[in-house]
Amino acid sequence: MNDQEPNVLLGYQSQRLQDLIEEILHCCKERTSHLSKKFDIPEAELRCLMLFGEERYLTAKGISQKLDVVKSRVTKIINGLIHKNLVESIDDPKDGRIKLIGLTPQGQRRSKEFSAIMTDLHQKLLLEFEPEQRKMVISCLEVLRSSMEAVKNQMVSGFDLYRI
Amino acid sequence: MNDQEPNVLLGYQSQRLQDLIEEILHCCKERTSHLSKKFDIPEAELRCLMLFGEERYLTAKGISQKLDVVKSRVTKIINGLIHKNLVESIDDPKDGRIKLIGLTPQGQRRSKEFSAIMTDLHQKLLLEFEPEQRKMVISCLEVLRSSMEAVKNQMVSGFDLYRI
DNA sequence: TCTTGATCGTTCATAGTGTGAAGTATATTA
DNA sequence: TAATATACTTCACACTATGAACGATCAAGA
Repeated sequence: MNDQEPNVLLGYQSQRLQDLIEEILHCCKERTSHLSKKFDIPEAELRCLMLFGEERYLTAKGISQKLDVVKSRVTKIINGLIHKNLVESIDDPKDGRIKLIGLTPQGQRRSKEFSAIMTDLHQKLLLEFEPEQRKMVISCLEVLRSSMEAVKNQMVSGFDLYRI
Repeated sequence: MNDQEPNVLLGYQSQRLQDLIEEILHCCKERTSHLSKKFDIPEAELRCLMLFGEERYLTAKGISQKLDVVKSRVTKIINGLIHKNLVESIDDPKDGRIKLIGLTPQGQRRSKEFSAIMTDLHQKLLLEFEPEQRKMVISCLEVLRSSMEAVKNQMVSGFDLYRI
């Protein structure tokens, strides 16, 4: 009895968790595509624009790693941004292979606008909670993220059990 | 003083929240593409396969709403699944316009396999927490989701403030 | 019955995301 | 100097997604 009950609960909870994650994912996706349309910039280019925090220049390779896409994809993204006059590419004076990608003044403006909106959005999100709750939500997400990492590693190593 | 301090905290917390959500998003994306590769089925088709819970048949329109994509997209997804012999389409006997999409035996097997993996994955995720924590995480996500909804509605109505 | 309009699904053009192989140009090093 | 490694580009391909135009079918009303 004390053996059956927890399993039922666990099953129920995991289903609930799955649904919740899916809903949150969907909400984030909507938000991203909404902003992309408002800004009239493709999502990937917007994401790229956000990488220049205080950095003066980034390289294609660095962008590729930060965005977690292959280099050829970065070429396309950068070309799009250059075309929109949001970034410019100059040759590295020390190494002819490397191109340094930097924000144009216009790009900096865009980038700041966008990050202001994102910050505002997440502040609004926090304000939906009581002040005491906020810390808890964040630490919850922190644990959730670590757990996801952990489970991912479990999966990647032991996934072959599920291979058909 | 008592006016400055909370704002700093809020700013810090909202940045943390933003980063966490991004990381979680990225983790979920990886998980999805990982499973799609393992199953050798495109993500959209996998998502579609999962819609048949206990339902015998779905219509293209219904799938379109559940997946939140336009109808023409559904046509493509269904064609892919038919090609893989995972679903089949029959004419509605009462209404010649409607096509009923149902899982083939193979499709049912695939669907069950996949949902078993998903359930298992989320159970593993829960097991990373202490039993007392689990309830809390879920209720946290519940509130987060509602808050996201709420903020989304705020944004959609008042977003023009940010228009350039 | 015959239009009119609505609904359902399809086709096609277009855009965006992303990969991977092959290639060019430039370092680095043996 | 020749082999190798690195940085980026080009190109072909596959997947995701939208929206307009279209044909077929249904549901009413004149």
